[in-house]
Parts: sequence; C-alpha cells; structure tokens
Amino acid sequence: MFHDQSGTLFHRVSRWHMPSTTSRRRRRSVPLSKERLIAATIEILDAEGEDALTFRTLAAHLSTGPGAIYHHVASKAELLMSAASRVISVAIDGSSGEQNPVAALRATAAAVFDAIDAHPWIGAQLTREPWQLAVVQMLEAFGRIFRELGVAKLAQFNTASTLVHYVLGLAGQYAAGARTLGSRTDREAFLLGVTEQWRQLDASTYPFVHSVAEGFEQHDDRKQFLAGVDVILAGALSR
Amino acid sequence: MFHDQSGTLFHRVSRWHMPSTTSRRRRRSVPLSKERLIAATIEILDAEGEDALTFRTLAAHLSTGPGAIYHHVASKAELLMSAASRVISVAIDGSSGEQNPVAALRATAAAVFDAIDAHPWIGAQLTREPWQLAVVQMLEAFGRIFRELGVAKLAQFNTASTLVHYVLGLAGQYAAGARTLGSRTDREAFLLGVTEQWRQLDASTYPFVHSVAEGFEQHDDRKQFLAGVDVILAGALSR
DNA sequence: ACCTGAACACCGTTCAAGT
DNA sequence: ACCTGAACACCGTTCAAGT
Repeated sequence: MFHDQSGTLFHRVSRWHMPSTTSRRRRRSVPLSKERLIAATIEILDAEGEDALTFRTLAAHLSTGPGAIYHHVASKAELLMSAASRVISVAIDGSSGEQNPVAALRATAAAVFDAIDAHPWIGAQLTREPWQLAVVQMLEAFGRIFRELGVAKLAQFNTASTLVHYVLGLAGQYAAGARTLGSRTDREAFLLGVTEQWRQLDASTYPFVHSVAEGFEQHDDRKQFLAGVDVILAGALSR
Repeated sequence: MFHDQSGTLFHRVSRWHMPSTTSRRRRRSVPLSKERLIAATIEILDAEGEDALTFRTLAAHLSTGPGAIYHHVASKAELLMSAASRVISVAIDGSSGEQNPVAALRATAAAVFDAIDAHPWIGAQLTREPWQLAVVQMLEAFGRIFRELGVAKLAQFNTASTLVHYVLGLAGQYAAGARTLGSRTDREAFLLGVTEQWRQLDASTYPFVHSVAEGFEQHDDRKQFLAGVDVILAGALSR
C-alpha cells in the first residue's frame, strides 16, 4: 500500500487542490502552467479514475474554462503522456542506489509496479502512445542494469525491451482490472470474479486454465509480477 | 505479410461486405446477427483503423441504424472483445500441430504476433478489458505447452502468464505505432522517427538509449519479438 | 499573452415508433 | 421480435471575444 514514493508525494501535495472554495480561490490567484495542469491531472486520475478526467472537469478543478488548457498543452494526449512520465521518473529515481545489479533490477521493477499500483490509469496510458517518454525511461533504467550484469552487447536491447514489454502488458491488465472495479471494492473480489468465469469455460478445451483457477483468488499480484521479472532475468543470464 | 491465416481468411470473406450497392442490397436480405456484426467489425478495423469504427459507420456498413446493433450485442466493448477473441482463436488453432513443445511454443507465439501484425487494433483492445476471452485463450495455449515442457507445477502459471503479459505489452506498443502511423506509411519511417527522438534526449541521462538508437531503424519487429519469447523460454527452463 | 465559455463536430447509448 | 433513427448526454477541440 505504501511502497510508492510518488503516491505519497502526490498525496501530500493534493491538499492544495482540494475542491474546497478556499483553496480554489487561492488557486486562481496563481497563473496556469503545464506543471499545475500535470499535478491536477494526476490528482483527478488517482482520486476519481480515468473516466473522470475530462477537459471540463480539469478546467473546473482549476476554476477556469476548458479552452485555457490549450495555452499550456497541445492536446489531452500530451497531458497524459507528461503525467505518466512524471510518475514513472519519480518511481525510478526513488529506486536507484542499489549496488548489486540483480538487486537493482528487482528494486527498479518493484518500484515501477508500485507506481502502477498507486496510479493504475498509467497502465492504459502507456499503451496509448508508442515509445512515449515514460517507456523510454524504463528502457534506459533496465538496459543500463542489463549492461552492468554483463549481458552481451547485442542481447542488451533484446532483454531490456522484453522486460519493458512485460511490464507494459502487466500494467495494462492491472489498469483494466482497476477500471472495471471502481475504486472501492477490493481486488480479491475482482479475482474471484475472474476465476468464476474461468470455471465456467469448457473443461476439455481449457484444461490448463481450469487447473490454475483454484488458488488464483488469493494470489499476490506483486509477488506474481516479481516472479515474472525473475523468469526474464534468468533467461537473460542463461546464455 | 502473409503469415497470418486469419488475415487471409477475413480478406477472402470481405468481398461479401464491400460497400458496393449490389452487395449492400444483398446484405440487407439477410437478418443481422452477432456473427455478421463481428465480421463487419473486423473488416472495418482492418481496412480503416480503430477510429473509423463507430456504431454509426458499422450500422451504415450494414445498411441499418445504430440502434439495431444493440439487439445482438450489449455494448461496443462486448463487440470488440468478441472480435479480438475471434482473431486470436483462428491464429492459435492454425498454429497447433507441432509435436516438439519448444517448436510449438515458438509457432504459437509467432502466430499470435502475425495476427497482431495483420490486425493491429487488437493490441489496444486486449488492454481494454482485463482477462477477456482472447487473453485466456493465450494463457491456455502457452500454459499447456509449458506443462508439456516439464515446468514445475507451481511455475507453470508464472511462466505462462509472464509470456502472456509480454505478448500483451508488445501488442500494445505495436498497435500504438500502427495507430499514429496511419495505415499507409511504412513502419521504417515510424522507427526512424522514434530513434530521432531518442537521439534528441540528453546523452548523459540516457546513455543506454543512445547506445541502442543506431541500427534500431532497420530492426525486424518479428525477430525481436521471437527473441523475447526465447528469453522467457530460457528463463522458464533454467530452474 | 492569457483566459473565457459558447459553439462545433463528433461519440455510445436509449427509446418511442414502426414492421 | 426485430429494426429504425431521432434524441440524450456527453466528449475533445476551436475560436471570437474579452482582460
């Protein structure tokens, strides 16, 4: 719950942006800026989910009209890319410092997972634009570690991008789960619904899925994610 | 280009649905059905891209009104899930038959890649709803092979879902690339633009990205994808 | 230069009215 | 039962008008 630096950071900042009349009045005295827009975007996405972020709600949050936003960002896509990149850089920067490269890789991956857990809308966003800055930041962080690990020159990009794609795929599924969940119900109920659907599939055409259905409800997403990281790490070191 | 069974299949079917007046008149004599809606959906997505599929264009394509669609599917989300699942099952079914499990895994993964290549809109769709049927179908296909490979019982789900997430992540990036591309320009121009952006990043904060930027333009997406599959396969077998 | 908010050109979905 | 298409409640974005 609290293993995300960026989550707590933005949580602290968010008191400034509470929709109380006092703070809203204080807010209007400061001019709009891209920074302010990104902060408000992250706040709304975290608190109310992806569907809640429209240029109308964002503008209302900042006590202005939707048109004002276009003086600081070119489009909603640019705003979302900037918000995602912000969250990912905070996560990656906060996880650096490990000396052992294997530990560093796990720490970085875990930090990214925790950022996605705290801001599940990122999962959908990273898929919306290809090779956006947030994705390149991950490639850089992972690639540098694989190089330190002594992975051969040509394999460095292969292994790093494999890990990046794995993270993106998991982030996407995670975000989709959070979206269909609404922010209230807990994740176990969602997983229970998933296994319920799995059990209703024909057992002879889906034997594997049936065999893993039991026990899936109480599986630990974070542990599961890190297990996948270790599979890729083992594969990278096996040549 | 032609390594996708589903692609050619739907291409052949698509003559029925050409927007010529004759076929459109012939079409109206047949009642609407979910099957027909799915076929038309895939057709429009393949030919015109994700943005072109609206319930208005789909209805016009079938010479009816948008409301008629709701007699056969509950929502646009359901229609897209069904379309994705259709494409994935055709791809997976067409790739079965390999006896050697390692060859089978590579063949299945390649078939899924080719399906994504032929229908890039799938990449975005698979991220839209969590654990939708198309994703479960991949989990089943991969999981069964990992079991055959002798992966330990507890690791079977780990390794299979790692591979599924990797495929989903790559599919998402691929689809995003295809979307920003428009369907006409070739992929090399897109990759050139990506590396151009990479080169403009600060070289001291992005040393790894800079080091892999050269040569990235002419990299082979399919080969790259299969290299990642082999990394995960090696990791799965390394314990 | 920056902001405002009505207006434009769309969406997915609903629903009264038809056959 | 199935279809039709106008209407509803929204979007992101634009732009004339203000300060």
